[in-house]
Amino acid sequence: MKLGNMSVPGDCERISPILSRVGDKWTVLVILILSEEPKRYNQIRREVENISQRMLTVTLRGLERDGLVMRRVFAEKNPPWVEYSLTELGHTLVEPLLALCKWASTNYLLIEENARNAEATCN
Amino acid sequence: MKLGNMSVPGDCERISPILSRVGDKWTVLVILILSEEPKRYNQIRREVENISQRMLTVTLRGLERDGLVMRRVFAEKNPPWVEYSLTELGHTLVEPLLALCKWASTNYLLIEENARNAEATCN
DNA sequence: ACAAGGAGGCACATTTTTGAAACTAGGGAA
DNA sequence: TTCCCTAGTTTCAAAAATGTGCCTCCTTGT
Repeated sequence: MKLGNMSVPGDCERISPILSRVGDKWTVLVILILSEEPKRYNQIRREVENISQRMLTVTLRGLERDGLVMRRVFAEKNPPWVEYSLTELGHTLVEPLLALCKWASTNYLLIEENARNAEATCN
Repeated sequence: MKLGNMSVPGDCERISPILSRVGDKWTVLVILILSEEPKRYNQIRREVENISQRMLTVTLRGLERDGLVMRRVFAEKNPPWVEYSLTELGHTLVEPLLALCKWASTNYLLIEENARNAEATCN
């Protein structure tokens, strides 16, 4: 099977784990929030409501590990703080992610309605 | 916070669950495979290598529930079969998904390398 | 008679993800 | 002195996702 210049399976077997990584519950939100400007730990935490410290840390570590996010410690400041920002690679991901967000934003009402109707039809 | 004409959190709190739905291990693959043309159950199963019957069924039911995929039974045929196809809504998702796939396809080598280097630096 | 293909269903087990709560450690303020 | 802020870590528990194996039902082919 071919999609554009990709084949499924083949390329998509490698792509799939990356999409899972990127498409998890928090990663997208963190990337989009960092797409504006560098931010500090607790600042991100406040903007991504309901994220636990643990999940924020895990998410950021994963993004750092993959080279999508940079972590910088300002030890000389007072209080010393940590700043997270997108790398160049991270920035290239923003556009396709925004496209998906826009789709979701446009269609979530429709999807919720479809799901409700499907429930109702189940009897 | 604002991104284009969206706000985070706010819109993105609704968007997040949708991205999670779409971003699971199999959904993207199934959607892309159906983006070409309608296909039958076992046909999809062969193209998405390693998917279990159970997960294919679960994935398809979820997509059907959300109105992204249509299920049609051809009972009069011999053997009777079931055909799955993207709905109109489903088709609108293909473009943003392909954009993401393209990004992943372009960058997965870099990401894997970053991850390996991060491992190595951990000592 | 028996296998094979088509389209699943069901129950259970395992794996992965996520959450909640407590704890650390250093400095500043009341 | 005790509380708060910074930025986390650690442990345990709960929930969700995924896989495995076995069963069904129908029909056609050998």
